Amino acid sequence: MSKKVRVRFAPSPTGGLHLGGVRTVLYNFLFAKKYNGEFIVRIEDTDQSRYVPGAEEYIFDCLKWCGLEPDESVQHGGKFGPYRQSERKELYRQYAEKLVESGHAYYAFDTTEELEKMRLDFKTDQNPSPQYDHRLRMKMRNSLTLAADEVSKLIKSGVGYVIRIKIPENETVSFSDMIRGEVKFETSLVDDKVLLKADGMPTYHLAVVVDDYLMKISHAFRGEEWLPSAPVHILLWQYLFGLDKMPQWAHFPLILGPNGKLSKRDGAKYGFPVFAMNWTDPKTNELTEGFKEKGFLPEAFINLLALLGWNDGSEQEVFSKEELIEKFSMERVHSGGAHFDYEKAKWFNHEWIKRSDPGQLNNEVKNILVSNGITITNSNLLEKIIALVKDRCTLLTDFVSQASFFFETPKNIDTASILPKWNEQKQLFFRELIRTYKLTSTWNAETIEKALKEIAAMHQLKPGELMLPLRVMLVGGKFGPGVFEIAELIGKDETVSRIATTMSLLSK
RNA sequence: GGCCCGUUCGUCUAAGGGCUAGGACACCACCCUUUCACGGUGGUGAUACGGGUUCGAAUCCCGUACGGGCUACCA
Repeated sequence: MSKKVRVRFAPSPTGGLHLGGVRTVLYNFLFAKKYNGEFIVRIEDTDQSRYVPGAEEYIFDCLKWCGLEPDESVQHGGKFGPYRQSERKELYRQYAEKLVESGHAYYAFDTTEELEKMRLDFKTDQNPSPQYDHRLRMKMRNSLTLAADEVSKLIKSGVGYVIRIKIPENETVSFSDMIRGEVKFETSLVDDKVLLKADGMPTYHLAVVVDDYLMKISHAFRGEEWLPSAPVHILLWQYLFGLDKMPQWAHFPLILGPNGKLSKRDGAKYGFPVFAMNWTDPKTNELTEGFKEKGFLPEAFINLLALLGWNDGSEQEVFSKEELIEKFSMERVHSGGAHFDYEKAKWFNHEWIKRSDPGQLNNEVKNILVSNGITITNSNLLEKIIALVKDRCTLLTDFVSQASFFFETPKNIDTASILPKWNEQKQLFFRELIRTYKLTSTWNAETIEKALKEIAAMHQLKPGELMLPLRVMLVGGKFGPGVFEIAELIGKDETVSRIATTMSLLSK
């Protein structure tokens, strides 16, 4: 790398941060870190009418949770600020005017109605959506068709106008995409995109080029949906700063839902999250679920996202962030879109929970249990419980069902699964078990098991017949880790009390 | 309609001209398990289609089909 690697992510604060967005951040981040470069986040709040309060903060919260903190941003500072587009407004105008002066852009005065009329008038079966391009620009009201004095009069009068790029005819522009290789476009087929809007704000096309230049971006990665506007950006680079200054580009494939493009609605429809964290749209009050709240570990989340469109060529699938940084390469990012599969996503999370140290999980699990109304006083005990049950938890929220019976007596006892085989003999056995347990001085899994087996033998019962009833008595149902470990952790008194409680339920 | 991108098991993918197209998720079976899981073993299952080039094609080229994106004073 000849110059320092600087990459940027440019979210628009219009709500949420979906899977594709997070993956774009992730790949940017991994690439920057791999080459000891800088990862910059600038905010695309170019359109005030679409700006959603709280969305900007939400985006940074998500980045923080994912462990993808920027080196430079509104929140983190940096030498190339401001990082919010609305605060750079005047900057863009200068460049737009410069383009007008050099003849590569022009003022356009067409109103929304006039544009609509144009699209209607020139619409044919062959051309359902006519473009404001070299074929039509001379038929519109702009500084190419109006006399110079009329143009300056119009501008002074304060009527709204935009600045459009004047796309040349019959030129071929191309660039080398790091993922796709050479991509070519015929300029005659590109329309005269608006660069500066009537409200004085830039469009993405102008802003991205100006900011990438001023912020010294060396590599620019974005979603595939931007590929068609690449020729506009190439031309802007050529006219404004020189093609040799243009960053290296890569366009990522789209993330698709079960039926085509992944949408917010898919989440509600198929029951999986599509945002990093819960997002409630303040305008509609609509909640879109997040991976965090659904019970995902951030490590698993970025792992599964990284593997959705990239792999290192080996059969390894579970990668830590550090491994991803080390092994990531843009060349190995796929060019084809990938369907998101929630089952596989859950598998990644399960792997991460299984591999995590109980101590690392402690806080997360505690928070989840507490928010489910469970009081936890002994963090040592919690850690032992986590070690015992984590293999059977796919999501962090599974700890609620897998661990709460350690802390509180089960409310519902599945007596139905004991009753069919319940009899006098077993009743006598459990009465004696209670008596024995009460007198036991050493309380651990081995002594608990030993006592049960001895009494079972005396009553001529097979231990196997007693395990299920005992399990249900202690945990409430047919699930959970080894019964004797459970008994050890909940303690002697609680074990005895739970057996007694269920006994009385059974004799009703 | 035009332009651009893409197409290997249901899904994520490996194989960059050369052994029976490999792995993972999901699914099924068996083993392990005094519950439910974990784990282990095995199984079903793919190169979109048609032409080339080549001794040899999933791989290179062309066409067709299909999918996706763009075609806004949205990003």
